[in-house]
Amino acid sequence: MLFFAEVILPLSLAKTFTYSISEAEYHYIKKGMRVAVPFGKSKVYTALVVETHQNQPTLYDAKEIHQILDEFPIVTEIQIAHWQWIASYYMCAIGDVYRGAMPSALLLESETVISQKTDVLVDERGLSDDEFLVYQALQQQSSLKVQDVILILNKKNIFPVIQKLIDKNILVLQEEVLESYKPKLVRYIRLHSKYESNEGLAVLLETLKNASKQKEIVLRYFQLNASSKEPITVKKLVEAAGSTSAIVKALIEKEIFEDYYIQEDRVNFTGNSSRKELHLSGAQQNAFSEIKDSFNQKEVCLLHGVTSSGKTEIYIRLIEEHLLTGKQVLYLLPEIALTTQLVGRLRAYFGNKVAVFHSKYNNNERVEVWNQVLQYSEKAQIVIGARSALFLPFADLGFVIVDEEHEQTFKQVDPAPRYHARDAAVVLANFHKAKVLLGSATPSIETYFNAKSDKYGLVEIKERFGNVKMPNIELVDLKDKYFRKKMKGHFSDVLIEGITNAVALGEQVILFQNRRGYSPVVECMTCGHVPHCQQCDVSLTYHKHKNQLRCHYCGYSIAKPTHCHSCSSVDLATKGFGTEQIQQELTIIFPDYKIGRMDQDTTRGKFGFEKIIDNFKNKEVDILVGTQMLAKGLDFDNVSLVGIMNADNMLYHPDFRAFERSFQMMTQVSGRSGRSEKQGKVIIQTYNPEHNTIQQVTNNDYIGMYNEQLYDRQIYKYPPYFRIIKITLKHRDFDKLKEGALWLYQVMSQNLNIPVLGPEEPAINRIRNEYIRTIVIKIPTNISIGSNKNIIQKILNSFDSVAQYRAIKVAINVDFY
DNA sequence: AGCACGCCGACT
DNA sequence: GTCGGCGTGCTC
Repeated sequence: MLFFAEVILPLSLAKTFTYSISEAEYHYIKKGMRVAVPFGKSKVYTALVVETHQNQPTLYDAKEIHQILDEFPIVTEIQIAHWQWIASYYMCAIGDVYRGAMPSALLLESETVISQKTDVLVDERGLSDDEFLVYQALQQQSSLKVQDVILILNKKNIFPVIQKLIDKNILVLQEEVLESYKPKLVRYIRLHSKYESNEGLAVLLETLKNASKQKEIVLRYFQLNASSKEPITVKKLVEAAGSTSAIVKALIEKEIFEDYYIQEDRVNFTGNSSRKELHLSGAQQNAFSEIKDSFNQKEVCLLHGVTSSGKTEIYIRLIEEHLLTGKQVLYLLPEIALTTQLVGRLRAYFGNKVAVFHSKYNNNERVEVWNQVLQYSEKAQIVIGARSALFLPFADLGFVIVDEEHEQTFKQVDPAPRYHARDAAVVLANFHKAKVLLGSATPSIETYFNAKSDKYGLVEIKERFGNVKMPNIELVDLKDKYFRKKMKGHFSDVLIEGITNAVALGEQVILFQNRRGYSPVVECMTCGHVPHCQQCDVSLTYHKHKNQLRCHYCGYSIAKPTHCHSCSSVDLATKGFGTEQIQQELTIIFPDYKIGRMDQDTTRGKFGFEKIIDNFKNKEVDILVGTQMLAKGLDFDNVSLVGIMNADNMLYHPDFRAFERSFQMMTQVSGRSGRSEKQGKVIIQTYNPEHNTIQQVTNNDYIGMYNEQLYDRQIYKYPPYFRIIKITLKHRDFDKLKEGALWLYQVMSQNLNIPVLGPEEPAINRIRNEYIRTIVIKIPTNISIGSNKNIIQKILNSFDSVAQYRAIKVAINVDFY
């Protein structure tokens, strides 16, 4: 009898692969366990078993698995089903989903290690230059990795050299798989068992009468032991006795103490949950019961509450109720940066039941959360995380919250799987028969449409918490202000007056400019030349602080030129403006106040974001200038004025969501203003004060925005009436790409009975030396998406079998945002 | 994604 | 003539 396992490999391959296993292994292996398998010539990968069976493959000999890595499944059957849904819906390989979903510490692959053969006499004269270099390097260090050899020889193809050295009997190759998850072990100390009796202490003190330091530490140990029943760590004992670990070591050698290790969770919260009673306002209480009613009929409910309506308190109450059922709760947030604030608030209520999972966590921490969720541990009953938390092995999920549901960061763009965490969460919840709450002050058009068409429940809160009024929004017409010379730099007289009044009262100000850097471009005033990136089709952005020009697409940077590279003129000017320039202008207009800046450049590093937020909260900064990062659900209670420097550059993005996004962003930023009793103020500077979207923001007219956009979406064939699939093609050869894109477009439009657009050259048509073309397919929501995707997939397969096009890279983005 | 095989241009 | 470049195909 022969036995086989179907496995998924963590590679961009759509198929599963079949490996042979023994009968004993067949009875041991379960779906969701990992196995190490050889794949290709020499590599070993961590594969995931999705099936065991006895159907021998006819076309090839199945290889044997290397070893079984788990004692029990670490991936649940629901997860596998959910991943398969993601692969099929988002048109990517199941291997992509597997690789993206697992913490990398659980997905080890082998690495080729090169070392010298022992006991072999080497004739150095018989070696070529390259061979000698490798040989010499091995005299310094015992082993080399492939990457090391590439660096040593400074060339790509090193295998011939290595092969020759192997033939000359000098080298050996090994494939090493390193266990990368290391449990954190803490060293504890206890009295050796022979002193445990009552006479023990006396005997002990007698032995140590001439060793005062040692005696001191032993006495301290007894003290600690008496005062608390907890085990004593070596660290704690040394600190308490003011001693050193050398003395502890001496006592261990004398067999007076013995040490032992306990595995400890890295992710540990120590602190008390205050469990203070939560008092919901009338509006909150109503929303709370409406949501519960809605869950009786529908699986998904949208909570549409204006900014600072107190949605978080409602979430907390709902979580509280769901915890009583013993099920797990998943709380998805758009941005890691927001977790710190929220985790603090939730831990105040739920203490150690809150676990956090996001990409800034290191590998070991992620594995620990994974295991806690898998084992249904109390410590991970509530999981807060960014979109990847969706892939955790929930044993029994009862409730999912997607906060700031409209945020586009929920959609992963690159690499595959290009999934939308909100939509994938709804599907996941469905597998678990769990309820989903989507929350936002500015819901996405799609979600609101689903709510209005009765697919989702809809609960609204129209007033802010604690009767705070909605901010008063004032529009400033920039055209008029420039004409009347009422501008100082990028600041209108109205905005300067507003800031002056606010800071004079000790209140804080937020200024929003959706562009980082100092000013976007440096332009030659003589010939009009603008420096461009060498690898991408974009002009370079000027960053004054570092005095350099930088490409925001590939990171390429050069020092700021002193003269034009085209005509050598020294007359260079900067055009447009960014956060850095706003900050600088402010320091001149308001020299007596502290000005901070928050954008991608200032929030680097693990706690960069938190530092800026804390500084602002502690009122060490009076005026904070920032990009859209500011729009993301942060609570400040002393901000009385929000200024939007220029509303227009958001409005005119060539994108069907430009108006929706502008509305969301401006409404969200405005929402930061006025949190306590005083009504907040918002000043929006724009060239188009009469623009519909700007008017809708000013009047807080979400419904008006929704109806207008919905109308446009229907006419121009966009979501929620059509699903958009964007295909991106990339290649270094412009003509080859152009030809391939046209071929693909023609075959698509001939075989699909739905709108196919393109092939379009995007506004930025070259990134990192690759040219880009896009094709957009629109599938009406009322016809089958599955059959169309099948046809698309078939066309892509035939594209791949045309030799001259195969080298063109193809990326498919379903529900592209 | 690797990694080997095979075909073609730049050197000894 | 050979070395080393990259395009092509396959991996259970």
